[in-house]
Amino acid sequence: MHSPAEVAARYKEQGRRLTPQRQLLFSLMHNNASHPTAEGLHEVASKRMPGISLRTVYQTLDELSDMGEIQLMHGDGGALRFDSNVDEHHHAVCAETGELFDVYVDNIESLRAQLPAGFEVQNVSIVFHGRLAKKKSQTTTKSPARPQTVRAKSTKRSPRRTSRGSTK
Amino acid sequence: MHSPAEVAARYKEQGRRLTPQRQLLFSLMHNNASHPTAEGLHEVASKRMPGISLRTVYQTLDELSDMGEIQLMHGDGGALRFDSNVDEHHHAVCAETGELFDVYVDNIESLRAQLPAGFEVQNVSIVFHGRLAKKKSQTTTKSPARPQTVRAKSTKRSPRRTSRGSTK
DNA sequence: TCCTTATTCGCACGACTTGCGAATAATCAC
DNA sequence: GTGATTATTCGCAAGTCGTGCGAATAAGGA
Ligand SMILES: [Mn+2]
Ligand SMILES: [Mn+2]
Ligand SMILES: [Zn+2]
Ligand SMILES: [Zn+2]
Repeated sequence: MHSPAEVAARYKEQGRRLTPQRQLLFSLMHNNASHPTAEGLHEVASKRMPGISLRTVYQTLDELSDMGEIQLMHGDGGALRFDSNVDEHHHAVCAETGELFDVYVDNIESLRAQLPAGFEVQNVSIVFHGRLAKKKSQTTTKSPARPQTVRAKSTKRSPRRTSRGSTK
Repeated sequence: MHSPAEVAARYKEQGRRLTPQRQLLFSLMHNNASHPTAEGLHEVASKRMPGISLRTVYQTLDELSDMGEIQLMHGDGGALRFDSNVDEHHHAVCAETGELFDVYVDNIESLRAQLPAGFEVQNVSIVFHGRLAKKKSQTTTKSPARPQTVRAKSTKRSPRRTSRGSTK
């Protein structure tokens, strides 16, 4: 999303009022890569502004979403998550922590998919499920991302068995 | 999922009892490509067995999931959906109807993704969002799927504006 | 400062799912 | 077939997450 100042400007342009609650939320969401839930954001906001209501957090996030400043993410069935990154990107989910990371994929068009006849694709969302290996804490250099080709560890699914026997 | 008879056999092997409710649900889920919700399945089941409870539908679907006979799908934030297809596959969602279609992708490994450093991918899920164009109803030939390369119509997102002006 | 009305925020409610336990019924031993 | 055992069903309560509602409050302009 845009900077708090820019978002504030857009708010004014639209006749919306600049409240302390909104300004706080603008700053908390700006450059926020944690994909927070409403409750999570509310907790953080409450430290700086005790008394701010969860309802207001929901409302402001909805406004930002309507304005295209943030994106909504449904996901694992848990709480809705808010994404301050509105660029075209995808996600990696750590199965252990539930953390979400942004992932950029540049060759989605190359996917060979057997789509239903007559289906017109508008956009594609990809989620990489996996684990973030424990850092060997060698070079403290924050190496956020690294280009690589996907290689699933094992496509092993649920514990199915080969039903053999009295199947008539 | 396996055939009702096979699932029934697996149930017995595990000391579970074969009730009419379960048997009905086995048959309703077998080869069911509609990715139904619990409520949807309950409605259908209620026609053949008036009185069957929604609670039992949830319970049985959970059992089938635990046994690896079906898969759970979270998704758009609405109700949980149950997938009788446990093969490795992906989905296409019609934005108009919400219908879900199975999609097979054979070259996921070719994706070039900038994953977080140290992230080990276990599996990837892809969702194609779009619309199912109205059939010209020419050949009634049910042509379920057709291989093709993905080509998004337009990556246009939310209605953002170029914040120009009083940005300090 | 005063007025207008957008905003905040608590509460109720809705959608979806799960916990709980009494009543019921499937399965087995005899 | 009869009876005992206990897994299962099912209604209801409760939990989670998000939204509708409206009175009290406060932003922003006159
Ligand atoms: Mn909205
Ligand atoms: Mn389960
Ligand atoms: Zn993101
Ligand atoms: Zn499917």
